Amino acid sequence: MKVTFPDGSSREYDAGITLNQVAQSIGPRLAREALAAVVDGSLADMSTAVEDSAKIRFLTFQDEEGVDVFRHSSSHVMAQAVKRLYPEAKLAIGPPIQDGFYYDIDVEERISETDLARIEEEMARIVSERIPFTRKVLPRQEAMELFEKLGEDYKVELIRELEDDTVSVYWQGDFVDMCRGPHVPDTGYVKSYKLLHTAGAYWRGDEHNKMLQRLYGTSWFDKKDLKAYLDRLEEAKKRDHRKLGKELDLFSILEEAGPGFVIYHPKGALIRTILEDFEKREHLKRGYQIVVGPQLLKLDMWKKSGHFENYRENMYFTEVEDTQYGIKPMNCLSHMLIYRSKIRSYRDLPIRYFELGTVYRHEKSGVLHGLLRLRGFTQDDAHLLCTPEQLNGEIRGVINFVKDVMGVFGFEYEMEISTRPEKSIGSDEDWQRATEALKQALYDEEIPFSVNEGDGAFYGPKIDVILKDAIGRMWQCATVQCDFALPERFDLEYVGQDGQRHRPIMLHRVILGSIDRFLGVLIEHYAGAFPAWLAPVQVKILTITDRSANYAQSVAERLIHEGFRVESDLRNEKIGYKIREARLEKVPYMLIIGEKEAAAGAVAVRHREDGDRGLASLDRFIGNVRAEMLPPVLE
RNA sequence: GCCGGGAUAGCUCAGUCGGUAGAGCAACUGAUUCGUAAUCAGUAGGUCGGCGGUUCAAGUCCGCUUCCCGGCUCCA
Repeated sequence: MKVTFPDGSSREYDAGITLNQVAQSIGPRLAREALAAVVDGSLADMSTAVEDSAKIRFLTFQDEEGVDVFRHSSSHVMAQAVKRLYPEAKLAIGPPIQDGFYYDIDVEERISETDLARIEEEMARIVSERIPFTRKVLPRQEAMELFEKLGEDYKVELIRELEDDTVSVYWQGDFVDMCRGPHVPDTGYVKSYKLLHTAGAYWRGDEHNKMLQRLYGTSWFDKKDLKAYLDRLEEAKKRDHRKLGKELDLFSILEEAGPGFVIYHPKGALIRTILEDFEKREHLKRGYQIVVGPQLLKLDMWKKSGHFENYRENMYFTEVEDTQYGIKPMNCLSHMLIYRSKIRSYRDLPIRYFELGTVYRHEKSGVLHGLLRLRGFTQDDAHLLCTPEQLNGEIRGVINFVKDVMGVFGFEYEMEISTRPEKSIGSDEDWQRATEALKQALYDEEIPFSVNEGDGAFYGPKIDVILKDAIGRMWQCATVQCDFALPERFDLEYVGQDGQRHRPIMLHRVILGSIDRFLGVLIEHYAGAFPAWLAPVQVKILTITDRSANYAQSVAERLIHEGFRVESDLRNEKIGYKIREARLEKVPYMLIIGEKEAAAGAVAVRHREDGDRGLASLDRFIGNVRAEMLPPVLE
């Protein structure tokens, strides 16, 4: 029989040869590194015998599927260790995930993070035993009986729901798990792993179900890669915006003031203001009009919009003089009221209202997380009202706006479309049209996207933009939501060319999303070292001795006059100490001033990254850095 | 909201068996006038998250509670 490989080459083998033997015939390195294979499009274990001519692709840790197989096998090794230590533990599911794997386990005893070391030791034993993973295909009924006998209730439940007549199970010595596979040849492959933490997780992700104990781990083919990954985690920890926010004195979130509410200190408030000014300018340039709505609106308004019915549990309410009010969790209401304040013609459209709107949402206590998840935050929100003919162009305009702004910060991004959720308003037909409009805009812009079924807002489907930061982490910020329902509820109209009244379509959209969250993401993206235009202090003047203080002050005055943000350190401290402090504050430029500089009317320039840049006249320094000190202006 | 862990000086953290709290950095005072990542000495600083209980005695043990951290669910 003939086996064809991905490069198009082929070889002849006797029928019945195993994939492992095929790999060996090609080379010892492949035989060592192959984890599983794809045979005519389906995944298979290396021990699988090949009976007919086939196309074969071997999977190593270099392939995405290979990594998944490897991590999946790792989770089985962990599960086996857990069963040795906790024989009554019932296993739920144990899939591979980004950078690792987990297993959900139902066991009476609490497994703490210190127990993870014991489980790791047991895993080491299992790895050194090099136990083969053996696949068996059982009739459904037989598999059900097997797991019933073992008391594996969750597996039984899973099997019961399977459509197939047969179920594959994998044995590792005396440990058995129901599993589609494939797996690596034996447990000896899983040499480089670490268990990271424990967590609670609902069975099947449903908060009405029992909470299981989830054990998270990571595993890599190579020890080096494990080390690199653990270093990456350390790096992420160093960039944590909550830690940097405190160190750089940007903001605080205090128990006494209320959870989920940020208090911006001068430097944090300054960065926010710079971002907001940048946004206002860019919006005005793109034909948006800045508007401002009130923080509270009468409850009736929220009933009319559907927020009271669909979003109540996230809202704050208050009562004044026997009238009930809702504190705004979104900005759309005022914007619709402005639209409705006079008769609109098709000639007026599109209308784009922009508001840096501060909203309050009652988020569940367990979800709050620094600036990334707050109960009060400010959105760079806009509502675009347009005709059906304009819809495509408006969506594309927003997408391009997002593209331009993300370029400024150096983010790559992916896009995702979310469709109608269960709790929602509007007709199916409108949802269909809205979803199509979003898709069409992405096709037209040639932007690939994934689809997230049932994840839209209650009033319409949306495009979410997922950013990728400097160390590869993903964040959700921008979103565009297409809405036919609210214009209907608020009876928004325009007079068309035909003299008839028509319903406009509304787009809800944010670019940065929440300014607060975006700032948190930026802190982590830049590791606190903001580009000069965003840095709260752009230049720090450091004197060698107090004999240069007068000259240093004149330099500071000049720079402030030029519009730079400047601080001076005139203390009687050694220069090394002052540099160290300025570096910890991540100030982009340090100007070192001694008698030499004073005599020459110059400054010694030091950059936070490259260090000493040598002497320059003050004028030359100003000329060189002016451009990077100013906010970018987009085309 | 749920599961697990935690809260000690401004910050980072130690505190043994229950016996009335400690370090480094920061702050303050003094000395030092110094050339590219930490000068030296001294002083001050605490309702041990909050409330209650056990005890002769609680930072330490128990209960409740608030907030934080890691997840789950949810989300800008």
